[in-house]
Amino acid sequence: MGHAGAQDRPGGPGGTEPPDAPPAEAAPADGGAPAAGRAGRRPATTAAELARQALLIFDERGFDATTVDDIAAAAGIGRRTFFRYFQSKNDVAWGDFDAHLERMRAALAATPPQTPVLAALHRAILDFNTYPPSEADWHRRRMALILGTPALQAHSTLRYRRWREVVAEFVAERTGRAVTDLVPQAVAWAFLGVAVAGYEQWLTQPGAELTEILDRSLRLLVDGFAHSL
Amino acid sequence: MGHAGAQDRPGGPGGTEPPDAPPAEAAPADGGAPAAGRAGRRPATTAAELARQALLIFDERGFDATTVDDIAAAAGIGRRTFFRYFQSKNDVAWGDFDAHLERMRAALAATPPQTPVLAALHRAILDFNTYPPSEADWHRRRMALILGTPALQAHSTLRYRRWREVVAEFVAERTGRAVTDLVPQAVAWAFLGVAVAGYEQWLTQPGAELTEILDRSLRLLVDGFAHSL
DNA sequence: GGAAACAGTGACACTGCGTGCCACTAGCTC
DNA sequence: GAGCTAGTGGCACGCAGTGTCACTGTTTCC
Repeated sequence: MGHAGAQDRPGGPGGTEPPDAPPAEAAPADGGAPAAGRAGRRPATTAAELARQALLIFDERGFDATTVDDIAAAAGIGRRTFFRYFQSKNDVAWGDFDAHLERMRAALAATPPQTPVLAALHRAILDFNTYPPSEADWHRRRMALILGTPALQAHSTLRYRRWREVVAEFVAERTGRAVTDLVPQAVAWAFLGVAVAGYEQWLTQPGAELTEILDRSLRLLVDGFAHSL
Repeated sequence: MGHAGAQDRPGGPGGTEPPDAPPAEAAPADGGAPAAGRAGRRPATTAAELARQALLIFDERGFDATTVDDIAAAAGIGRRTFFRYFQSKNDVAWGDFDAHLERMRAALAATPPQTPVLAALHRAILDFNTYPPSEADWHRRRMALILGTPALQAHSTLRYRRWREVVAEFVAERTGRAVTDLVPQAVAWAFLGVAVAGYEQWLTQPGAELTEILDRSLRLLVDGFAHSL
């Protein structure tokens, strides 16, 4: 659940910057973006920029009423090229979720072994969904789109799979079970469930703080539902 | 999760109306023209029969490699007619899930008020997924298809929504909360999660009993995960 | 400087899902 | 029979996603 929109850029620094700043000569050795140096034609845009454009149109016109042609045209690329940046129209709403997910995996792996498993997950999921204020509004709009569009709701199941894998692998590793065992899988499914429930709750409350609601939702699971009923 | 394949027959009124006695032919097997009774042309087939045919082809050729034309042709109807029985190719895999779901709602509503909420859910979900041996094999194949096909996995999220509603409504009613509150929603999501985890586990174990694995999975949640870690 | 290698682009054609439209068919009642 | 009614299916359309292939811009090597 949740992720920043940041992605690596080919021609310049990453983040939320305009598409192509340096047309002639790419900035030498900027950060880690390996723009110049490689052979071949430079990409016309970036996945992050494409996702940004698409989200704007989705907001304006609705997901279903927006065609891939619309997005491609707005980004100044061909329709065929769009599908080289994203596997499907659905995927564009998520941006680069996997990269963000890697950070959660790393955070979990770095948890001290004596930390209880459930507490570690609780902590990691909250961190995973903590965003700087500058991205908060962006993130909210993205999640409102995803959780409010049936086609995206359905598709999100596939994106959540890797999220569950990360959780299940952690539980398996810490409790000496196989990843495919019932317990790690059930824990992963249950955490995903309460996280989504928290997100949905958050979206119904305009001014609310995501992490706060998420914290409440996760605690229901960690403490046991019986404790709250 | 889970449901029988039974559906209303064409000769009789649909949905919750009183069933009609099929005089001539009632066998869901192929061939026979269905029973009469009302004005207008008789349906060419039934949703249940169509689903049965489709599942056979999916088993043989795979979901993605099967086109709607294939299914329609096998059932002896036109492609356009197929979409009057099912909204999408995805839906055909589920058959009439909603009718089965109504029984779970009724079972929950009939639970004695003094029964603890979690115990009532535990019981109802197990009952909901208990099938007579004659349907067991059929059910397993259906669920293997659904949980093993990405397109259906994604789509199932939309079918699970009503399932979650039933659970959330029960929790809300019994605990004096609104259905939209965090607690009923989180409980519904969490139960769905562990139920799916149980199903997935069941499918990896050829000879296993569904209710038994489901029972273990649900208990993880009811007793609290901390209890098992 | 020029050729070759290379990465990325976009036009075109094709399959398949889902939908609106509409004429047609088959049952019933009067 | 006529008229009503419910269901059928052909046709055309829009749109997602994919394979193919010629083209374009960039670096590297001679």
